Parts: sequence; C-alpha cells; structure tokens
Amino acid sequence: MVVRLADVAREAGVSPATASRVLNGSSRSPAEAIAEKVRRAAERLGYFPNAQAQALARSSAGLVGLIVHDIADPYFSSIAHGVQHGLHGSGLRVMLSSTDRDGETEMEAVRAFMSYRTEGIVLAGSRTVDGDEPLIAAVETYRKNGGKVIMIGQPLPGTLGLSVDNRGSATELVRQLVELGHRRFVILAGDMNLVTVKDRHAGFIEGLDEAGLSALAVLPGVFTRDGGLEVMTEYLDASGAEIAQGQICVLAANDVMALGALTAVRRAGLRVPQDVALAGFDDIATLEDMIPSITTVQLPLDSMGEQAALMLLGAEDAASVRVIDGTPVLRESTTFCP
Amino acid sequence: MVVRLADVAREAGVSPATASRVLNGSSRSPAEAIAEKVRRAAERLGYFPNAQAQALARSSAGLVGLIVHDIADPYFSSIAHGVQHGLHGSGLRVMLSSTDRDGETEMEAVRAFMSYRTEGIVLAGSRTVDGDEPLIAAVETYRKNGGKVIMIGQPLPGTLGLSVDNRGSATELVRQLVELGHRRFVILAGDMNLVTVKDRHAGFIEGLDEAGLSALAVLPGVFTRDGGLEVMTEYLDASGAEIAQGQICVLAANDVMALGALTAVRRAGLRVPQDVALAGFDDIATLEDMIPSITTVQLPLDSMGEQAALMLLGAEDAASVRVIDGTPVLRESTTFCP
DNA sequence: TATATCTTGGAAAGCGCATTCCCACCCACT
DNA sequence: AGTGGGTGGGAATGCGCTTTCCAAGATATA
Repeated sequence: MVVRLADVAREAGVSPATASRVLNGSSRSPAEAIAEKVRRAAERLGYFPNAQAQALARSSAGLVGLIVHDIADPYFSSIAHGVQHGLHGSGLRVMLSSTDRDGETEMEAVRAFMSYRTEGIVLAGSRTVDGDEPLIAAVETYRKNGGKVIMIGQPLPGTLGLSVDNRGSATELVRQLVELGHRRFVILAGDMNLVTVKDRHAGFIEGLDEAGLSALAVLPGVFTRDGGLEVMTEYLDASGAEIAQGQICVLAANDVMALGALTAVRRAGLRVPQDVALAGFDDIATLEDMIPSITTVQLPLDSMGEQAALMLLGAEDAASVRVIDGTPVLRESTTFCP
Repeated sequence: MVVRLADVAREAGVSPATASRVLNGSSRSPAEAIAEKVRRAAERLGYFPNAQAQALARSSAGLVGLIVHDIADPYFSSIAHGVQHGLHGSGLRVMLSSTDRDGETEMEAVRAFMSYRTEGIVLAGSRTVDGDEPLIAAVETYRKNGGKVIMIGQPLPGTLGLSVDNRGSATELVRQLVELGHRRFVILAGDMNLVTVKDRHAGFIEGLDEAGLSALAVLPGVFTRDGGLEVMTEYLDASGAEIAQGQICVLAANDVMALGALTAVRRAGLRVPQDVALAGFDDIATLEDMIPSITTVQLPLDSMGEQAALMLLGAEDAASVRVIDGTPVLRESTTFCP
C-alpha cells in the first residue's frame, strides 16, 4: 500500500541504490538522465521516504527535543517559537514535551528523546534546587550517548546553554527601584525550589541589602499567573495595615505572577502603582498592551530560543555557555508615589 | 557504544526475541524468572530501545504531528497545551511545527510528518479561502496512507475535527452589542484569506444586517497583535471625524488584534470604551488581567486541543466533526457610552 | 504408556533505507 | 595498442528491533 524506495527503483528501471542516491542528498549523484527518470517515477508513485528507516540506516533521526514546563505560558511559548525559528531550514524537526511542571513527565520526555535518538535536546527552565538529580543523571546519560543538551536558564557545569543572569539583573532592578524612591518591598517569590526563582530572589535580597533595606515579606507560591493572584490576594487580606502606611512595591519572580498580582490588587480595590507598585520579570509580549505598563526585566526570549537552536546546530562541542543579561525596564507600574 | 537489545540479551543469556518480549509490551511474556534476568541486564547496561528501529519493525512510530501558525500566539499555544494534555499517558509523542503562517513551511511539515509516519496530525487554523489546494491534496494523500487528520477550525468535508462556529458566534456577539445600544461598528478583519477570518467577518456582517446596520469600515490586515495595532492606528489617523461623532465599536477578528488595537486607541489619546469600544474573539488567557476587561467570544481553547488529541486516539474512523460554539462574553471594553 | 495439546524459548526473516564494495565501462594519455 | 585513472551503476550488507514460525519440553488425555 505504501510506496517504498524499491518500488520507485523498479518503476524507474534502476537499482535501489541509485534511487536512493537520487532522492536523498548522497555524496554521489547519478547522471542527470537517470536522476530525472527516478524523480519522475517517485513523483508518479507518490513516494515518501520512511524517516524511521532512514534514521535507522543513517543512525541519525533528524530530530530535536524541546522540553518546557508549560507551552501555554508565554515565557515558554516564546522560547519555543525561537527554537523553531532557529531550526528552520536545517531539516531538523522538533519533538515537544510540555511537562506541566511534573518531574516525572520531564524524565519520561528525556527517556523518550533518548529512545528517539534526537540529535539534541533543549531544556528550558527545569533546574530545581532540590531533587533534580534524576534529571541530571538522565541528561548525563543522554550526553554520553552522543546527544547534545542545551539548557536555557541555568546550564549544568560542563554543558552548553544559555545562562540567564537572574541574580544580577534582579539586583539591578532593585537598585533602580530604590533610586526611584521605593523603600517598602514585598517579594512575590514563586516556587522557591526552582533555581530561577531562587536566583531572582537572591538578587532581590542583594539589591535590598545594598540599600540597607529588607523585604516586608517574602511570599512563596506557585510560579504561574494563578499562583500570583492567589498569593497576592492572601497577602493583601492579611496586611491591610502595611498597605495603609503607604505605597509598597511588589517584586514578582516573573511576569505572569505579576499579572496575577495586578488583578489581585485591583480586586482588593487598590491602585497600581499608587497603592501597590508592581514589577515582573521576563518581559513577555502581552505586557506591551497593559495599562499601566508593567515594569520588568527584559529577557530576549525569542532570541534565546533561537540561540539555543543554533548552539544545537553548531559544531561547538566544547562546553560553551553564553550569558544572557536581563535589562530592567522601568514603566508606569512602579512610578514612585510618596 | 550504544547498548542494543542484542547486548542485553547476551548479558542476560537469552535470545533477542525473549529480551524483546520482556522489555516491550509483547503479547507473549516469558516466565517471571527469565523476565527478571532480562530486566536486570537492561538496567545494568543502561539500555534504551531505539525508537526508530521499533517504529520500523512495528511499522508504527508513536508520533503525532501538530501544526500551528505561531506557537507564540496564545491561541495556538493554548491549543498545543491541550493537545499535549490529551495525549498524556498515551505513549504518543508530539512533533511540533510552528509555520509562521507560511504555506510552504506548512506543506513541508505535512510532508515531514508523512515521512515520519506519524499516526495522525492535528492541523490548527490553516484553511484559506484561496490557495490551500496543495495543502488539502497533501492532507488527502496523508489520509490515504493511513494517517488520521484532525482539523481544528474548519475540518475538510469527510474528515475528523472540530468545527468552530465562527460565523454563528460572531453574529450572536453583534446581536448582543446592538442590544447594548451600539450602532457604529468598525470591523478589524485580519487576513481575509483565512477561512476563520472570513467566517467571523461574515458573522459580523450578518449580525449587522439583522439590525439593519452596516459597518462604518472593514479593515483587512495581518492576523496578529502588530497587525491590529497597525491597522487601527491607520484608521484612527484617517478617521478623526468619524470618532468625533461619538463612540464607535471595533469588532476585531481575534483577541491579539484587539489588544493591538487597544494600544493603538490609547496611543491616539482616546479612551476604551468611551471613545472606542472594543471586542475580540477567542478569549485568550491574558484577557483576564486587562483593564478594562475585554469583551470577546469565548472558545474553550485548551479543551479543543484536548478533544483533538482524544479524537486522534479514539477509534472513530468515521468522519466525525464536533461543533464548537463560541460564547460571547460582554465585558467593560464594550460598555455603551451614548 | 502412548499420543495429543499447550507452553516457551530461539532462529530467522523481514521492516525500508543508506552505503560500502565491486565491477564494467569509457576516456585519456603514452 | 596498452595501461591507468575516473566514473557510474548494482549487489549485498547492516542499522536495531519485532514477529512469525519451529522445535522441544511440559502437561494432559485416553
């Protein structure tokens, strides 16, 4: 039922070897007359090479794995977009795994990618402070078997990847906010078990330290929009007094949490930035259309995805890590209102 | 270097056949004692099955293709999330292709998925009014070769999929807006070559017709946030007089265009909804945190992705099409201000 | 005890293709 | 005319696994 290379060869009156050489980029290319016959035959029969068979014969599958926490989260979908873009034209296809932040699902994805003999895998934002040894071990196995691993966020020592300077950028953001006049900070931390969160948190603290300040509160929670909404709502419920004393400035561990917090503040009948100033992290695309515009630390998400793809394509076998600096962007949401 | 099944078999002192039966779900399962030996050997050696070889031998690859226009667009990323979710636990892996709205890239993806012998492919929002014959032909070929095709949006006659009632929902939205008091409508149409856009547009027109109205303007453009921004900006520049006469109501073909338009309106120094009321379509997640809240037609995006996945998994060979109705949700952005 | 029926493990034949040899042939040069 | 190099096509092997098909042992039936 399905047309195979051998069928094409027979139809064209040549050997399978020749047909193969014509239809796929071989180093040897048959005479044009023959080639044309083969191409016509393939066309006539509607031949499609079997990628599995090719993969097996070439021992290379033409696949790249991409693991993200949640493809519906703009942070990850931007990165995914960049990866696709960077891979365009390379002939590589991406296998996607959106893990819903579940470690087991993540491991499963790594195992699957190992089985599918993907050329490499891009791992976005997966490092945890505690308990990612299994993941690291799996990744190590994968590398030993010849796969490349590109980590976005915090590369493992000795691997390729993009290292986001979460801590430094966070500190810089706080510096600028202090400069503006802010003194009363609340940290909306997210899941403190994520290295990204930990680093950003550490950066916030460092910035505060420099100014001789300390946070009014550090609120852990889920690293999502709903997490931000929930935690902020609880805080506002419990800390009316705090707010009454004057403007506070909320440092959210990422933009989606900041958006959740924004809504929490509004539901509480408070104003941004007059009562509660608000800063996020990542600069996801949707911030552009928010009123007030939201202060954040800008990360070149799309470009990061693309760079990761290029590192995968590139020949850099050495453990090369590129550092990505975030740029604080002060917008209306953190206007200082004494 | 890489451990093969044969290595495991040798290590365990059994034949490859037996090892295969133990390690992968075969209908025959060897005695427990033997099985245990094999499992231990596999563990010891760090064996990972070669999925390509399995695919070849079984002639089934365990893959599903997903084609979207732009994975960074919340509409598609929500659907992608739903698809992943629906596939979870099925053992199927998804190959993603984000085509950046390029027909050629889309075709390439279909061809690749054909080559990879994916069990099926989910195609989101790809139908065009004009010029998608090649795509349709490719999809047809794919189906003839035994693949399932699930289309989200407008299924082809005779295929599986989710049919979104764009037209009906659009009409209903206009009805409700007219009910509210709106009379002066502008349609922000997007790329009129997309069937989705055409249908929504037709629905808007029908709604207006019913009320004996016609649109002040129909503005085609690119079906993205930037497209919305650009087109709206141009319109506002050109039509100051129109606006001066009183509130207009902009019907955007989707939410991201509406968000772009929102920003255009603000940049022009006008207010939403007092000067320009605004309605979108899709109900993407980020609308939740907008002020003013944005009127839209709610579509269960995540669930749609999941349903598509389930249709793929399901045994429904018959051409079954499920109709998805959109629900107009009136919010602050369309408050009527006489 | 002899024969028929199950089990169970193994041998071997693919799955569809790439690729290494190998051979036949042609051209050029001496 | 003879040799060497070059070119172009085909036979055959192997990629790693699944799955018949077989045979031998175990169990059951008469």
